[in-house]
Order: sequence, then structure tokens, then C-alpha cells
Amino acid sequence: MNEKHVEERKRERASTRKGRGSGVAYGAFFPLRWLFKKRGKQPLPILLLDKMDRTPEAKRIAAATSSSISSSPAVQESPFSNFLSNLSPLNTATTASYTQTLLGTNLPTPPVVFTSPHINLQRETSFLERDDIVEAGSEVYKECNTNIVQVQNPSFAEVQLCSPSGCVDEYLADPVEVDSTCSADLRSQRTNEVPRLLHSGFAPGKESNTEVCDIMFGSPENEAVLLSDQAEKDLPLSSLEMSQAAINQRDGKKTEELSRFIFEKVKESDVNACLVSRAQNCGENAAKLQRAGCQYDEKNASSQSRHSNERKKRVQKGLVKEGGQNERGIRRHLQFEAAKAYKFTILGNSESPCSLTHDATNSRSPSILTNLKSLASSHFDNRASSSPQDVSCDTSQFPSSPYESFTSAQIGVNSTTSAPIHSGIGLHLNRISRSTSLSSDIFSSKKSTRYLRMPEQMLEHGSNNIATNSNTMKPPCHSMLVDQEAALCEVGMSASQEADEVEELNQLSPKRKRRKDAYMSEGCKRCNCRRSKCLKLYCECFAAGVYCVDSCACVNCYNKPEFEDTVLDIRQQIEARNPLAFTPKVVDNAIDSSPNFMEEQDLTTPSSARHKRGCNCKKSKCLKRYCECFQAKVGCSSACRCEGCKNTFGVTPEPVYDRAKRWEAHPAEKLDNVKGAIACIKAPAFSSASSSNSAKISQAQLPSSQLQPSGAHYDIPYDDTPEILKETSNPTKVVKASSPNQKRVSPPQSRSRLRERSPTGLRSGRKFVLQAMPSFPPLTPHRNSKEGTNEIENDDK
DNA sequence: GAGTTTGAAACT
DNA sequence: CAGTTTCAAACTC
Repeated sequence: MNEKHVEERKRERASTRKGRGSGVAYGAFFPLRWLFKKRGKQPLPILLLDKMDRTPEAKRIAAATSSSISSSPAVQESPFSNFLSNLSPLNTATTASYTQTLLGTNLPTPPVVFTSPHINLQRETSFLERDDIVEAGSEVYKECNTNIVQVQNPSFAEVQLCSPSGCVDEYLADPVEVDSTCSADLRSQRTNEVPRLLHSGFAPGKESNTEVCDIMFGSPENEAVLLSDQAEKDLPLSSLEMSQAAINQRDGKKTEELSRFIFEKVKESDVNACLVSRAQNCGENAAKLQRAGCQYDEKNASSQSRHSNERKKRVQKGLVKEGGQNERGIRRHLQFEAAKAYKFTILGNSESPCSLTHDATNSRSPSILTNLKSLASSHFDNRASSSPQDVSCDTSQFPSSPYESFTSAQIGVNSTTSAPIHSGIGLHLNRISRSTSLSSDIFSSKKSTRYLRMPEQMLEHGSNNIATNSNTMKPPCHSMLVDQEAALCEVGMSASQEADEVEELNQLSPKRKRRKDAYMSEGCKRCNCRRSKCLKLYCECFAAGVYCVDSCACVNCYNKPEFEDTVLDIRQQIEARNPLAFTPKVVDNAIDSSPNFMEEQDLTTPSSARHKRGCNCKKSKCLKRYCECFQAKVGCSSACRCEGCKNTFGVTPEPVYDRAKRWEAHPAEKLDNVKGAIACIKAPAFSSASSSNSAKISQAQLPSSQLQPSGAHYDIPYDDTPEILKETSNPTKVVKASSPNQKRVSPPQSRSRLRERSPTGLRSGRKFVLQAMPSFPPLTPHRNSKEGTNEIENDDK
């Protein structure tokens, strides 16, 4: 942190600024900025927290940061981009309007990464009736309940968020998926053509580019025809019942090819141009789709159509302040991971568990499916409670940027169902991102659960199964570009939950009660940061991946949409230090374990969840909210290093730390413990997880075979192999396997000896765990390796 | 509401 | 990387 860096950053942004105004959809290029960063073409800006203030200069810097996303001149001037810029003129009011809004050179660039309602409002609207989606969703819900296994690709099994206000859905739902669903065959054909083009070489010629682009993103003309035909044939809902297998096959192939293709395109710096073209096509599709959607409305949903049209008019007139009262307390989730996922895909990182291939293979993870199931359940529960008039669905909210598409993707309906996926650029970047971060979609669907209105609730309902799942499932990619605020704040709680809330509220201290009350009334979490600028993990909002809201009492807050770039930078820096920094603190054992284990676990108990890193309490005895485990209403696990733990949600007979110390003092006991652990492992079934003490024991002694690789087992303590555990001759190893406190347990010589004996075994095993987890993919290759290193180090500890 | 305690996060 | 500092929430008075 020094002045030099500040100046460099200013200059860098000033120079970048000059390149703006190219008429390129801003959002579409944003990921490339990340790409260039990662590829070393642009140094990572060093954010100077200490230098930041509310001065105009600082704001200017922040604004400049936000605006420094335009494509490079080189890209813009490439033959390919020139060609594409002449293609697919924006001839619809929709596109023109939106493009104009975004491309105004003098306008502050709206936050794209954090999909903003404002952006949405600027778009012209066309509505599919929400009831249609809801109705379709009901069908899917049945499907999910009866045969969840059919959902082979969780990344597409997104849950339509259905807030009472409906505002989120309205602006994010995208009916193109209907198109994509119905045109699966056509798209498959296109997909099949991609390899041919790729193998035959890609020349930046006009025809080839056009062809590839159309194949890549789908011909807008064809899609439009399909849409129209579909609408005329009155097919929209029937399309929802299309074979999931066919869809997945198609998507799987396509995304894989797309990722490859995009990677090639990035190399040629022409992806921007291609995206431009597709952004334009997207606009065309929007108009066509809009027409198609209107036809359908007229035929099938006259009453809803009326409401839709009324709302459309209001929106067009700018009279609808989306959400109305319902947007109070609304905030936007930070959406970094989506960008990273996209970037990752662009980079074609084969190491990433986020890779498409990985996605395809891991998408069948039973735990994922289970989570999906619960999510679907909760989602549709919410959906069922939505009032009809609030379920209109704006079909024209095409994302014009990848980020917006991410948003839609995340909130969009399960593609198995009516999954709104965008044609054109949005659709495909979206799909890539979704494929790349398959779990994130599902996990981020936490917004669809009534327990997860806000992060704090996620913790406070940690004892609840669904909440636990959601906690667990809040992924590193948890905060994908989502405009989920309304949902987070609006989704209601059940009566019992509310009663619990009230009871809990009554037990709180007055101050805490006020805070809690404010929270409950606001429906959103509020921070009170004074010095961190809400850009550190100290800030609960920031740590939760949400923007601060006006009701926050924070001072000098930078965790706001207008500082999105700053937030992104900071977040990236934090994740560089700790890739799991933004992962949920509480994970569900169910996710960490095999289906068998899940069956044997009582998932309704707090013990089914545990704190990811474990607490480190010394004085609170894990009996106060200082303790993160206690706060999350989960039992302390073997990951904890607490002293004198009396966690009522799950207390080991003997705190691990104490036990570790005892072992250290009396090594002879180690062997006994080892034998006991092995005996426990060999036990046919785990004891009831509802036992408060079982959490630590079962987790610590769980054989790795049951922990991997299906789940998001990114935690450290339990991933040693059974072989290691079986080596009872070396008690230290068993201590390692069963306790995260090995750092304090293992004598240095033992550790070194362990390394000597198994120089690679543990490392590979650790990496396997990390790479096998679909839910929390490393964000960058660097981080990937770093994380692996960290895990190894932790292992050594 | 002010002050203290606590433990996580950040820093050195 | 262990120790220290910073930070904000939790808690007490």
C-alpha cells in the first residue's frame, strides 16, 4: 500500500476510460477484464483501503474503476469485431433502449456485476405470466419429488425464485429457455457443428465467424422461428415437460464445446466482438420472444396478461419502483463468483473443478441432488404461497451482460422445467457460468428458501435442516450475480419459525433485541462497521456476500453497488488469501458425506451441520454467540479448537483440544483412541446424529470413503484415507485423521516422519478432496494450487 | 447507551 | 507462521 500504487491505479483507470464508449455492451465485456487480469495483461489493482475515503477523488476512482471495463481498442478494432459490429443491427426498441442506457459514454456505468433493479427497469418489458411458470414449476416439483435423479445436471436445476412481490422473478425470468427446451434438437445440431468448426480451424473471416457465433449461441432467426412456432402451437407449457435427459445431453455437449470455443476466441481477442454480435442478436431475440410471448399470453393467460400488460405499462413508464414496499431492506448479493466462474471457463482451466467436464460428472452427486430436492421443495413451497397477482413474469428481461444472465440463471426456473435461459450472449455465458459453477446455482438458490432471507437467518436457523442445507450450500460461488434481495426479504416464514423467532427475540438482551427486531422488521441484515469500510470480513454484510443497505449503521461504507469494482477487488484479494473466505461458515454433514451417511443422519438436528472451520473459543465455552458454532446453532466439531466446550448443540465428552493435550501428555492413550476410532468407523451405522456428542465423533471418525467425493467436503479434518486411519502403528496419523488439532497434537518429529513416509499421499488425497468437491471450486488456478497448499499445511498441522 | 468482552480477521 | 493488532459483534452494566 503506497502512494505509487494509487497513482498507478488512477492512471490505469484514466487510460482505460478513454477507451470507453465503443458501443459495446458493457456487461458483456466485464468478465474479460477479469480474464486479462488473470492472464497478466493487466496488473491487479491494489486497493488501498486505508486511502479510501468519501472524498470526491475517491469516488472518482471508484467510478473510474467501475467504468474501466470497456474492451480494449485492439479488440474493438479487430476485423472480426468490425464485422460483427455491422451484423445484427439493433433494430428493436428494446435493445436500443437498453443499449443506449448502458453505453452512454458520459453516464456512470450501472453496476452490472450486481444486477440492479435499476438496470432491469431500464429494459423494455414483455411478460410471460408468472402463473405459467408457477404452473410449470409445480409439474417440476412433482418431478423433483418423485424422481429427483433425473436431474442430472444440477447446474441447470435452478429453482425459480418466487418472492411474493414477484419483482425479482419478473425481472429475471426469461422464457427463452422454453425456446431452448423446445429447440433442443436444433441446438444439438448446432452443437455438433462446433467441433467441426473448431477442428477445421477458425479463421476470422466473416462467414466463419458468423457461423461459429450462430452455432455457439444459436441462430437468432431460428430461435425466433421456433419461438413463434412454439407460441402459435401453444406449446410453452408442454415444452416444460421435455425430457431432462435430452436437455442435459444437449447442454452438456454444448457447454463443453462452448467453453472450448470461447477459450479459443479469447485467445484471439475476438470474443468481445462475438459477444457484441450476440448481444445484438439477443436484442433481436428479445423482441421476437416478446412477440411470441405475447401471443401466448393472449391465448392462454388473458387475465394474467392483463395484469402483465398493466405492469408492463407501468414499468415502461418508469412508474413501478420495483418491489415497492417490498424492496425495503433489499440488497443485492455480490456476484463475484459468477464472474470468476465465467473467467475460469474462458481460461479453460482444466484444473478447475468448475470445469464443464467436472460439472457434468459431478452434477450427479447424490448430495447435490438431495440438496436440490430440498431446495426445490422449499422453493416450491414458497411458490405455492405466492399470490397469483404477484407472479407475473417479465419475459423480456434479457440480460445484456453475462452478469445479468448469471442472475437470471441463478434465479431462473429449473431448466428441466421452464427454465428461463437466455438466447444469445446472455444465455450462453450464463450457461457457461452455470455449468462452471454448478453447485453455485443450486446453492445460491438458498434465496428460495424461506429460512434464508438473510445470512444471519441462515445462521440462526442453522438447526433447521433446510437452513442447514442452505448454510451448507452457500458456496464459494454462492453469491453469483444475483438480484435476490426481494426474495431474501420477502419470502415468508412458517408460523412455527416465526414463533421461534419471537421466542428467541424475547430472550435477547434489550440491545440485541432491538437489533434483532430491526433485523426482522427489515428482513435484512445490517452491519455497524465503522473502520472496515464494510470491505472486510469483519463486516457481516460483506462476508455474507451482500451489499450493505441504507439501514446499515456502517460508516464510510464501500460495500455498495456504486463501488462494485472496489468490492470485487477487495473480495478477490480476500479470496486470494483464503479461497474459502466467502464460503458458508456452516456446512452440512450431509453434503460432506455419502448418501448412506445422510440416510443415517438425522438431518433435522443441529448435529447434521457443523462449522466449517470450527471455533476457537476459549472463554465463552461455546455457550455464547461469540462462538460461531453456537451462533449457527450447530455443535462443535472436531474442527473446533475450543477450550472447555459446552456447546449445547453438540458437545464432545471431552473437548478436542483438551483431549489432544491429554494425548500429548500421555501418548499411550493414543493407541486406545485409535482403536476406538477404528471400531467406530467399522460400526455398521453411525449413532444417532441427534446425539449432541455424535457430531464430533462421527465427523472425526468418519471414513473418508464416505466423505468423498460426492460432497462439498472442503473442510479439512476428515479427508484422510482409511488406509491412513488403519495405520494404527502410527497414532499420530490417527490423531490427524480425527482431530483438526493435530497442529497442537502432533510432535514435530511425527509430522516430519509422516511427510517422509507419505510425501505425496496426503497431498494427493487432499487435492483430491478439493478437486472433487463440486460445490466449492477453486476460483483460479493460482488459488487452486494455493488452496491445495493451504490444505496440506492444515493437514500438517 | 457506554463500556467491556470476545473471538475472528487481519496484520506483522 | 506464530504472535499481535484490529475489528465488530456480543454482552454487561
